[in-house]
Amino acid sequence: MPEREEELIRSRRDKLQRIREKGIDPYPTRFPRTHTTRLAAELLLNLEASDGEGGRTSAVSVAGRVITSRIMGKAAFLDLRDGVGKIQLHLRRDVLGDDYDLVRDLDLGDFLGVHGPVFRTRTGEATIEVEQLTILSKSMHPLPEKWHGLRDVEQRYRQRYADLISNPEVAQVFVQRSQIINSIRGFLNRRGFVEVDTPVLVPIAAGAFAKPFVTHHHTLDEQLYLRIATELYLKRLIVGGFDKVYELGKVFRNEGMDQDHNPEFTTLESYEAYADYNDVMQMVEEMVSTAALETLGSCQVQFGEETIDLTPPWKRLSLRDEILKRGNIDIEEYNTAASLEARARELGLEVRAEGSWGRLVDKLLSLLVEPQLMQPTFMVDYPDEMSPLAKPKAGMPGYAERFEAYAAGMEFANAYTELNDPDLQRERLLGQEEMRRLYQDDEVERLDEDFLVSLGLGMPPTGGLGVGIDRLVMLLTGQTSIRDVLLFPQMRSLK
RNA sequence: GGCCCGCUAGCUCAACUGGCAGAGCAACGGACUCUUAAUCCGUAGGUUCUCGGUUCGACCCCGAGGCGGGUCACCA
Repeated sequence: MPEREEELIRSRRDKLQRIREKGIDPYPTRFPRTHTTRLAAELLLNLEASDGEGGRTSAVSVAGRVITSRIMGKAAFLDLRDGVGKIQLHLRRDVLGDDYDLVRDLDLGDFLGVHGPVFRTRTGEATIEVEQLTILSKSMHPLPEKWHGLRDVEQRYRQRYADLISNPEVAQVFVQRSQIINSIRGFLNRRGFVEVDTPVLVPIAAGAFAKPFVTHHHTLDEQLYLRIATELYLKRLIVGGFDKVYELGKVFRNEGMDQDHNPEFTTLESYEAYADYNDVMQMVEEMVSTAALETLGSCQVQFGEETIDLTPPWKRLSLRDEILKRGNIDIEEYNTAASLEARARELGLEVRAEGSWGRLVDKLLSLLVEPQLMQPTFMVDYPDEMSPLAKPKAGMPGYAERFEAYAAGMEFANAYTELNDPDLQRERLLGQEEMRRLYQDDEVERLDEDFLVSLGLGMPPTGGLGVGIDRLVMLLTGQTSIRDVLLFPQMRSLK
């Protein structure tokens, strides 16, 4: 540690020592609060409403962290912050007597419990006249600076606790995140969905195209993976007789990181028996607009320059039409990997040479269409080659009953009518295995034999949904980076 | 992974063309009983991300590396 920082800490240690020498425990076990900072200020407002200005409330007990101090000899003003707000403290020698000496052993960052009446200062600020002062926790490390706060992006992510202390508005996003998730739970629960937990440690990482994290169980001496999706377990539950299930939880994908990818992220997956993807579409627009209304009070959300209107119904666009319209490529005309790739290159698009046709279509979608989709939009009817778990669309050979939801140029949901024909499902998954061999693509769907066994018992027609919760939170809170909706985004370890 | 940008005191930031590394806040000592970016006087504090090079002299130029951000690639 640099010498200078040691000095700052030494000064705090000296104070700690002095406090202990006075027989005071700088880390006591509890402090009974009667009021939060906010309630204490409201108490004064209520008093003033009934008795007029200039009064003092009965004594309150409030606790929090000292965030600023203005010491003037025999009196001092401190600002105390708790989880809901802050309130000013007034400390006077003629009120506190010798206890006032403690002021010189206080630092910014310490936790205090105070007891005393609330009054209003000449400048109009609700203030506690401290009659009793209790140190609740001594802070040993200096806080970031009070005007600018902690700005360094790296340190804000690595030391989120310091970020939250220094930039209290950051907490607001995470409060909203909690409210959004609560709203979604409430929405699904009201509709009769049952929330379940399925394994995170799995013998086969299936249900999505992604590289898994690999781990090992010692007692079983087996290689296990962290799940990349919850899909196949939830469908097993539909087979088992649950009509409506959902899971909110973390999944893990061993891939790149950027503004909208973190290696671990939260998904919602839901499955509803006897529903199809049209029903799911309706549910998604209702669920998302309800979450916006319940947490923001409006279906209009600000995202950068754009105002995004989440009021249903959302636009529905066909994947083939959009790629044709925006990219001048008809995926039906170029129906092989080679011809599609040639066509894309002809139009000056950078596409990977060794991709399957389905992967190329996906590439074109994210290149040509996705960035344009600011307003909430359902992209419908995906080629079944890129949707091995989805049911073929009736009357539209080669296509699956699948949609993805987009907004703010970002995909945030994916859904389909689930494939429940066990023979066709096996065929599809074998096709994926073939694809893996052909393209050395280790991100294709894996064959989960037990899942096929469950389908063999019979699965009702089912509408399934996956939502990227972090991206949905980004959308609703106007954050452009996933790191700003994750309290502890993944960071490289410091050596 | 490619390219661009950043990394200087605990925090926020300066430092000319390569010429003594500075300020504010925080800290420390002192004054101060209605301040709120409190004020006033004084003090201390640096591995300029790391390593190497060029140079009389490097925060600055060159090379390698680290971490972060952006972008492209990758990626449901």
